[in-house]
Formats: sequence, C-alpha cells, structure tokens
Amino acid sequence: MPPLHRLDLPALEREWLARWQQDGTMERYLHRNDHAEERFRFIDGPITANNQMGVHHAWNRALKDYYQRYHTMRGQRQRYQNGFDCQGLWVEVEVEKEFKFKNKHDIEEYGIAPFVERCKERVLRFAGLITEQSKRLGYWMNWDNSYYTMSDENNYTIWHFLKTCHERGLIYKGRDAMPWCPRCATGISDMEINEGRKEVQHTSVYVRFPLQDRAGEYLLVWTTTPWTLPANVAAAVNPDLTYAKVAQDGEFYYLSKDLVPKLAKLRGKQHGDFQVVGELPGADLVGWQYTGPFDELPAWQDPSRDVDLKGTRPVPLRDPLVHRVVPWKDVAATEGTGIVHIAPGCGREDFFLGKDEGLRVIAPIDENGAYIAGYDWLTGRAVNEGHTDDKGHGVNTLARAIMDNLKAKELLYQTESIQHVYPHCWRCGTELIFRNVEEWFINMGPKDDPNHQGLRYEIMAVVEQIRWLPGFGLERELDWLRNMEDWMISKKRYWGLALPIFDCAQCGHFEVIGSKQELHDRAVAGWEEFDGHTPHRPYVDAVQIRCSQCGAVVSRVADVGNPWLDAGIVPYSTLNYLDDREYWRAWFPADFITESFPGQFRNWFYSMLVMSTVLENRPPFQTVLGFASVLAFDGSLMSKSKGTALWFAEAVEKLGADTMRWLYAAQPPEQDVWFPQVPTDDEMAAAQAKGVPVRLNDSWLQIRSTLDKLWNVYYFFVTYANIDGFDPAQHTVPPAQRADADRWLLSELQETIRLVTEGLDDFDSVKAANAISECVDQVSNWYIRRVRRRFWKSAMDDDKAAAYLTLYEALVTLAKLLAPFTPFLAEAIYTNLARPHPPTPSPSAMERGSEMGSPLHRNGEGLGVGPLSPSVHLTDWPAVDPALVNPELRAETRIVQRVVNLGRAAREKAQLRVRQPLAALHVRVPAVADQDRLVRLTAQALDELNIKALKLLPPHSEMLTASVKPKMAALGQKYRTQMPKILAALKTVESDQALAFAASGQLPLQLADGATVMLTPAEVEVQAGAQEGYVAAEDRGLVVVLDAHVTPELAAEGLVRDLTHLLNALRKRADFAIEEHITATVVTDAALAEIITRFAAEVREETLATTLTVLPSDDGTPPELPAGAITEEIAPGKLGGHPATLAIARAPKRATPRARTAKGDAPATK
RNA sequence: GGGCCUGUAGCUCAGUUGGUUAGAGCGCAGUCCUGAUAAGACUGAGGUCCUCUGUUCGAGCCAGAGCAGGCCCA
Repeated sequence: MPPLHRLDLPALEREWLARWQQDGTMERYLHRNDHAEERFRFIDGPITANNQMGVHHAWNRALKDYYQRYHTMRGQRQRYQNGFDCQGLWVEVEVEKEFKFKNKHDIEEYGIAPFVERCKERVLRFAGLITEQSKRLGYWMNWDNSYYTMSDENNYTIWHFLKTCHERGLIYKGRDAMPWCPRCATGISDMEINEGRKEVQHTSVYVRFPLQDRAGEYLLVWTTTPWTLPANVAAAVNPDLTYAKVAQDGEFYYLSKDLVPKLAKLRGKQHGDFQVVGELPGADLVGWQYTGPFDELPAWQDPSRDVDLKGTRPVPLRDPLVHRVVPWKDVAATEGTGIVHIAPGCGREDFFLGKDEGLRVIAPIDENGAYIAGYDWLTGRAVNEGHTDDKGHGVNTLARAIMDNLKAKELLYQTESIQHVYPHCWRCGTELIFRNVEEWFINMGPKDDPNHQGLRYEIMAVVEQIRWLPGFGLERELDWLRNMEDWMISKKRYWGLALPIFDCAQCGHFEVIGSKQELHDRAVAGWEEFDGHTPHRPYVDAVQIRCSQCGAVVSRVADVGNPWLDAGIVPYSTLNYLDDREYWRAWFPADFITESFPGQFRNWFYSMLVMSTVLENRPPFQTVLGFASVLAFDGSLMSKSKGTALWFAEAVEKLGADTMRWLYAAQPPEQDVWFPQVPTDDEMAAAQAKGVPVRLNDSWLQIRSTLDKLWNVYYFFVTYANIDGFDPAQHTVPPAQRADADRWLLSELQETIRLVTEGLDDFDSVKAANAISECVDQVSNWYIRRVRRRFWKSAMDDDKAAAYLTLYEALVTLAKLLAPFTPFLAEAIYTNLARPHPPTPSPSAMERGSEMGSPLHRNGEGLGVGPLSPSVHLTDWPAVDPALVNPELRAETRIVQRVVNLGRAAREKAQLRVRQPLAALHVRVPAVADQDRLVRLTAQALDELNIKALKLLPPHSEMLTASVKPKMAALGQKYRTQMPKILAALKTVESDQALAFAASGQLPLQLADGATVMLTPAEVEVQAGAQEGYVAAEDRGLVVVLDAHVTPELAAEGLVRDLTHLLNALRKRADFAIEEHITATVVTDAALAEIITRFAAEVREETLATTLTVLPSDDGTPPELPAGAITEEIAPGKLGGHPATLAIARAPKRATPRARTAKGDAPATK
C-alpha cells in the first residue's frame, strides 16, 4: 500500500528544485535585500574543485547555508559568493593520473603549457559539478558569481601581498628537509605522507664511531638508513639519560645504560663477553669528538660543497671538519643504542637540530635519489638501488655496499633486521627519503621572544580579537602560532601561483614584483610572449627583468606558490581590495566564516591571518565556527583510498538533502558525527519496485523523527482541512477567546521563536534545532492529542475554527523556523498552507506522495503568520509576540503533564489499560500554586487518563505517608561532623512525626549520642508518599493514587471503548476514508451483546456507523453476515474474554462529513 | 618527547559551586496508546563513575600518583 502520507524527501526535493528553477525563487531570494542597510558579511572558504562532493562537504555547506538563509530572512544584505580552490599539487596529481604520467619528466615532455591547461580544465569541470551538487543540497548562492583562486585578481593580489612582505624584509630563501620521492622527483607533503605509510623490513646497522683522544673507545650508534651515514656530522645523546661504558674484546663502547642488556643478543659470534665498567650522564659526553665513518670522501673534506644556509637564522659553524657529540633531549632510551646518528642534510629532525647546533649540512642526494659528485665510489648510485631476489625479498645493493665498506674499515659492529612502518610514495610506492632543498619562506620572527616582537606576535594579537567557536579554537590557533616555523611558500611544481620572485644568479639580490603593471614596467624581455595569458607557467616564466643591483637579466624563480596563499588572500581579492577600496571597506571583515577544524588552524585560518595581518593588521573575520569530521556509521574514518568514503550524490538521492541538513543542524560542531548507513542499491530498487520510499535504518529515523512528526502533524491538518473545506482566511478567533490548549501552544511557539532566534544569532544551530524539535514534539504528542476531537466534530463553530487556526499558525511558523535548515520541507509545508496562489502540483509528485493531494487555497493576508509570500524563503523571520507569551499557562500545562505521566505509571502497575475508564484519581500536589494550576486544567488530565474525577488529597490522608528528606547542602553546612548521626536519626522518623513537623515547623531529633537537635524546614523537607496497598506513583512529592475499583458499569464502558477501537482499526486496515460512513455488525455472546446494545449510539458515533447490528451467538458460530462485508474474528482476550466477530461495509454517502462529539478541552474561560 | 583533551549503562553522552539511592537518548524486554504518526507513553533489566592514595561529616566532581585512549605539535 503506497502511503501518500509517508514523507518522501528525495522525491519532494526533486519536485521543488524544478519548481524553484521555474519560478526563479532563488533569484528573488538572492536579491530581496539588495538595498538593505544592514549587512551580513560571510566569506566562503574555497572548496577544492578537484572532485565531486562527499557527504562531509555537505556539513560544511549546510552550516554556511543555515546562517546565510537566516540572515536573509532577517533582511540583511549579503554577497552569497561561493569560492573554488583551483591551484596546487592535488590538481596536478589527478591530471597526472588521468594521463598516466609517472613523474615530472613525463609532464615536461607533454609540455607545461598544455599540462597547465589540463589542470584548468579539470578545475572548471569539477567546479561545475560541485555547483550542481550544492544546488541539490538546497544551498542558495549566487552561483554565477563564484570566485576562483586561479583568477587573475587572486594571483595579482597575492603578488601585492608578497611585495608588501618583501618591503618589510620578511621574504627569504632558505632550506628545508622534506620527504622526497626519488622516482617521481618531487617533494611529498605531510598530508600525502599519511596516505603512504606501510610496514616493511629493513636492515639496520650498528656502527662504531672512534672517539678522538680516547684510543680504543667508541660511540655505538644505530641507524635504519645506512645511506645517510656519508652525510653524518654529529652524534646526539640525551643529556638526561645515563650512559654506560662497556668493555668488550679489549675495547670500550659507549651506549645508553638501559640498552646494555641488548648487547647480549647483538654481540653475535664476532664479539666476546662484555661488562659495564663505568656510568656517566649523557651531558658528560656532549662535546666529545669522533672520527666520522666517511671522512675520506671529498665532500666531507671540502666544506664549500655544503648546503648554503644563507638566509636561515645564522648559527656560526663550529669546527667544520670535526664530528662531535651534541645534546638532544628527544633521544629515547628505548631504541637503538641511545646515541643517534645525525645527518642534517638527510632528515628533518636532524636538520632542525643542526640549525640549533650550528652543524654542517651535507646534502648528498640529487632529485632522483642518487649521490652527487664528491662521494667517490658512491657518486651516481641511487639510494634505492637494488633488485628483488628469488624469494621475492627486496635487496638494497647500495645498503649492502655501504655495510661492506664499513666492515672493511672495521666500523661495522653488527646488523639487525627490523620491521617498521616507513613512509612510501602514495603514488608509486617507492620508499621516501629526506632531502634538503632550497625553498622560499616568509619569516615569522623568533619564537619565545620576551618582547613579543615580530610578525608572529602581531598575528597573535589579531587572533585574540576573533571569536572562536568552539572556544578551544583560540588556544589551538595561538599554540600553532607560538610554535610554527617560517612559512614555506614555494613548491617545485607547475600548476599554481607564479611566485613573483626574481633571484639574480649573478649578484644574489632578489626582488619581488607586486603587480602586473610593475612586471610590465620592469620587463626587458618576454612580455609579448606573456601578454594575453593568465599569470601562470609557462608564459609568465618568459618575462625577464633587469636586476636593480647589478643589471643582469633575471628570470622568475621556477617555483609556484603554496596553495594556502591562494585561499588566504580571499578576504582581499574577492572584495576588490586593490581596485575598489570602498567596496572592500563595506564588506571587510567577514562577520562569519565556518570550516572544518582539522587542518585549518595551520591552513586557511592561518594563511588568512598572516595575510591580513601583513596587509592591514586587522582580523579578516570576526567569528569562526569550526566543526569536526564526518566518520562512517561505525565510527571509522571515511577514506577515499579505502573506498569507505560516501559521495554526496549517492547519499542525497537515498536520504534526501533535508535529512542530511537536519543531521548536521542538530550535531554539536565540535564533535565528530557518525554518518549512519545509507540504504543499499538493492534496498533502493526493491522500494522503487513497490512504489514506496525506501525504509531508512533506525539511526536515520531517529535523526529524521522531528521532520516526520512535523510532516504527520501537517498531514493531519491538511486531511481535516480538506474534509471541512477549511480556509484560514474565512475565520478569525482572537487568541483570548481560544481554548487553553490553543493559547498554550501559541505561547510555546513564542518560546520556540525566541530560542531558535537566539541560537542562530549565536551560531548555535544545535540550540535552534533542539528548540524546534521540542516544539514539534509538544505539538504532536500533546497539543494534537488534546484537541483532535475538536477537529472531528461536525459544526464549524468558533471552537473548531480556533483549533484550526492555532494549528495553522503553528505550522506556518514552524515552517519559517525550519526554512534555514530544511529548505525543501519547509517550502512544501509553507507554500501549501500559505502561498496565495499555489500552482497545481504536478501529477507525478502526487503519485509519489511527495505532495499533499489537495493544496489549501489561500487568499489575502495571513492571520498571525505575517504577510503571505510565494515562498517561505522570501518571508521575514518570525518575531516573538509578547502578547501571546503565557508563563502561567505553561506552568499549568506542565503540572498536568506530570500528573498524566504518573497516572500512566500507576495504570501500568495496576495493569489497568487506559481504555478502561476509572472512577477517580487522587492527587497530592506539594506546592499550593501547582495545586491551583492543576485544578484549573483538571479536565485535560482526566480526559488524557480516561478517569472520571480528580480528587485532591489532604496531607494527612490515609492513602499517604509522610517522610522527611534532608536538604543536604543546608544541613551539612551547619552540622558538619554530626551529619552521620543526624542522617541515621532522620531515617527513624515516622509518618506522624513528619506530619507534625509539617504543621509546627520544628523537628526535634534525638541523636544516638543522646544529644538533641532541632531541625527546621530550611534543613528538612516533608515529602508525601503513597501508603502501601494503594495503586500509586510518585515523583518528587507529587503523588497520584488510582481508584482501581472497576465496577460492572465501568467495565462495560471499557468494553465499548475496546470495541470502538477494534472497529476503527478494521476501518483503517480496510482503507476506508476517514470521513466514510459504514454499516457495522458485531457477532458476540449475549453478555457483551447486551452491553453493546446499551451503548450503541456511542459506538455508532465513534465509528461513523449508520447502523450497528448486534447478533448474539453463544456457540461462536456466526450467523450469516452481510454480503460483501469485511469481517474479522476477534480473539476473546481483546474484549474482556468475550468472543466476537466484526463486519463492516461502506454505507451510502451522507451529507455531514463527520459527526463526533467534542470532549476534552473546556472552552476558554478568559 | 612536549602540549591539550577524554575515561560514567551494551552504544553515544549529560552530570551545576562536593550533598542521601548517579541520569538522558538509542538499543533490549514487557505493557499500553493511536483513524496524523516510520510517532508516542509507562515499566523493567543493565553501573567497581579507569585504578590506587589522599583531603572532607560527605567525592563521579577536589588533590597526588598511575593506567588506557584521542587530538595537536615535534
């Protein structure tokens, strides 16, 4: 049975995407506030236009959309500009994959110009796809005005920034040790490294370094990368560890004391017994000198071949030809020998240590991983030289050669095979090495500067002016800024910002060009070749300028820029900083940005902060909302390479965009979100074959429950409004004349508006979403339960109209509050209820059940819902109407709800189903105010519980016991150490003593030690409980006691209600329309037949039966039933042990649609 | 190795300035309610509040030590 009433979001969304397209709603939305005074300044962090969207992108974009939509409804002017990040290695890598390029050589063979073109094409292709997918998400932006970081203005604004940096002397050429793939001849970024780690087996070596001036004594050193030994310049020890001097074979070794036991295994056959002959702190070793393992190589003998460290923080080299022991606190006592071989040209940590210690930097390897000149027999050999042996094991012949060489020199102590996780190139699988390469940097200034001078501290001052959400973001960014190294802005690649740096090879002077015009003015060659092209390689490379110092002709450095320059400049470039300063001033800084936290502290947030500090010394944004990561349904990381990533396109058609948007709205942004499992393709196909929306799993149902409940409420409203032909414009009932329940709901609605508004003002979508959920829950589970009978009655009097109007106003308001979060659902509900001239829904939509069967036609102004609009997204944000706020009614309803809950609990204990009417409910209410409240709304509680009378219990009722309950905070404050005795004594207080205390306000208490204390109501409270033997339930002093006695008359009424329920259930199963009339027949025993006959009028009314025939049949064999009737045999257990068979059939149509009596709510008394 | 954070029910998490017998949602079991409901209500089972030591009349909360995990940095 395809239920029209089941919410099918994907279908509904497709319908609305088409409609919005047709009537240009988004365009109107984008321009509705064009002339508004107030602005909401949002800057979009550019999405990488390199792939289709994943579900994690939907979180990002949904958050952006919530707040922009909200501020639009608040009437604020916005730019709605989306951004695409276009330049960088990630694009190159994908293009390389497409063309099956293996390395840079392949690219250069193909040609840089066409390669760059392919990169641009790829970016545009995916920008287009992302645009379409974003629209599918319901993300409303000015899609024709997206910015691209590869644009001229973006690149030239970065030039301006770099020139400004240079004018402050911040740009320098330096060196960095970076992971390097010798096969691809390229550096590997940290992020890429994480993708390529795997466990491998290597041969590690233990080498002995002969100490100078200590004949026969050696440092024992361990390394897993023998190829770095020719670049050794130092050995590091931990000054805080204890080292041992070990005697063996007439010689002495130094190593960490903790690692001495390892020698037993390591000595092998080559070495004899050993013994520890002395201990000394690591600090004592520092400064010792030793003979290096490859001192004979020309490279070691000639320091002029060393890496030029010009530009780095200068630390004078000490004794360039000497190897020495240096202190390093990071040396661990758990691995190797506790003495670490240091080669600053071959490792990152080594490099930093070398900088601090003023060590030589010997970089022995070229970009293909082979030794450069000066390494004698090693020159030209690659560090990964080797082959695979018969058993399939990799054999590194270079490592073997080095070991043989060391052995010959009697420096090799031992080798050891180790299994460890080692970085590999994620593209080609080659083991990575560390290379020292020349790069360009922005100087961030010293760390730990006591005077807080330098760019680093300027940025930190800017950061503190920003509101970080969640709060830990501020500390995290500051932490990064305190510890960051200088910013490396260059990369030796092709597709990216052309760094406008001209480095004179002749005199060493370099210049930074700040604009296209300046480049034009300075150009001495190559302008014609460049003119007409974007500032990208290779064309911009052709332009040459004259060195202002020596007059030589200089080319641009070949490097491209770090891609975070591209994104970081956006608050300037996209706001026309260079061309239209007025415009920039109007839109800068951003009020709000939001991006995923992981990474952005040192990426986008960081680059914006650096650039804005240098250019204007101002925060580029005032509030930043960070959010965490999207994990798979089981909490594991979603990974593209493992195939566990979930594409947006697939998820959105299975779940609906609004489902995802609601998930993210209610998700605390600082916590990772577990994205539940989406239906499989098979499930989708099966559902489609049956013509029903696919069944989502429980996790999704839970997430979606608010939307489903709202939809059901909406469906309820529309169903009856259509039966009644209800038109909200035709009725006016002032709130004061409406029933309590109506006025209560209107008050709840105001509270909801207040909370949602506060939440969105505060960038707290969770608070907003929770307030909406709470309200929907109250409408669905309280309001409608309370008032449904008013919709059932036949006459359209003021009472019925008031219920309609109240529910109508609630739905329209909720639709507006939901509009920023679930734009599709909100639009569907709003337009059907409130749009002045709704278009007819397309037949396909009606078939799929995405749309209500008959839209409500409305004309004129809405009542209590503001001016009507063709789209909820063009309406104004609802405002709280103080006249409708009613805290007293709220409190009244709350106490009723508490009593109802207790009444249900008591019924559960007594096994008395709710359909069984009971005579009385006795209630003890602790607070007098609450008692009055309950009395006023007694009818609601009784109706809900199906009980005929509510009786208030006096404190001394025989149904109650009184007990005393200590107020710990007050008592403890006063009596301290006497507390255990007092608590013990309080437990012995009897009910009548408690009642006496309640009357007198004084509780004398005899303690175990004979002392007496006098306790007061401030220290002890009296609480009522139920006397044993009564069916009762209690909660914080509120007690309800059921009169559980079921008289024959009550039992009969209960049976009648059961029968009514069964008949109605049968109607529903038989698919009878709600307003359809039936003829009913009941076959049952004589006893039940008598009862039904007695209550026949009521049964007929409740089941819309024009006739009710009761046929007694004691033997259970039914007499002849009406032909064509739908019959059902009822298990006796369901009707108090009476056997029965029911039969219903459609009755001829009558004029009145529905004729039930309204019970429950009394009319308004005020 | 440094910094930050987290250990509470099967799962995900709340838990106010220290206050009796530690809660919610989901899941599980049972009962009920329902002609809007893929909804809802009630009851129940389920706990060494990571461990130890201390402070206190009283510790999930405070202090110290340890264990385990996460994130960031190196």
